[in-house]
Amino acid sequence: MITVAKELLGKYLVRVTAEGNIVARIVEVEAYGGSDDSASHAYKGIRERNRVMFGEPGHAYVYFTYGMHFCLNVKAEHTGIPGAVLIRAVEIIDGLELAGRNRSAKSSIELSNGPGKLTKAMNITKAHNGIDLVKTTQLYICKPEDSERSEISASTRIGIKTAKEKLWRFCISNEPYQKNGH
DNA sequence: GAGAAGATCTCCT
DNA sequence: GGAGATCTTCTCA
Repeated sequence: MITVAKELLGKYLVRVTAEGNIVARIVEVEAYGGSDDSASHAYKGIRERNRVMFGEPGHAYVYFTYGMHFCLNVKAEHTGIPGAVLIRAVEIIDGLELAGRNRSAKSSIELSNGPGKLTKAMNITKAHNGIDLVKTTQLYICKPEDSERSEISASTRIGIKTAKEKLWRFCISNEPYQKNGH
């Protein structure tokens, strides 16, 4: 799963809507495990909400939190094994104007440098929970053509109170997107 | 059935 | 820098 999280960095997340396409490069992710990770939704076992985390790899796990925010995860373990990668920040490559219409932000960076921000900018909702990010044409992940390996830095995860010792947050170095970055 | 907490964001001071 | 917003889900009685 850690490997998958690192591989997701630099990949393109493509959102296809009736109004146009939004292409974004993934620049920051966090890995969440299962029963061995007390910060994970899957820690206490399978629930109606988190059942995607136990499902097939490559599927989207979208959950609603704080009464107003959606967070986008990618299932990253084999079927039956809990484990997902939270997409924390993306860099909008294409469709900036469209994303800006969904969210008011001062800059392209502020448009998508947080889990709740990027889902709003890309119009990702609970309706996308459980979709296949490989086969679905509405929302999918693809490799960039120039897939040169970027410098990846690891750090502790943000916004959680337990399992802080795990360095499971990964971001591309030299990216200005890191909110609390070092 | 009721209460509390939460992988966050934005506004106000 | 700090606190409020807002609603889904889980836990406990």
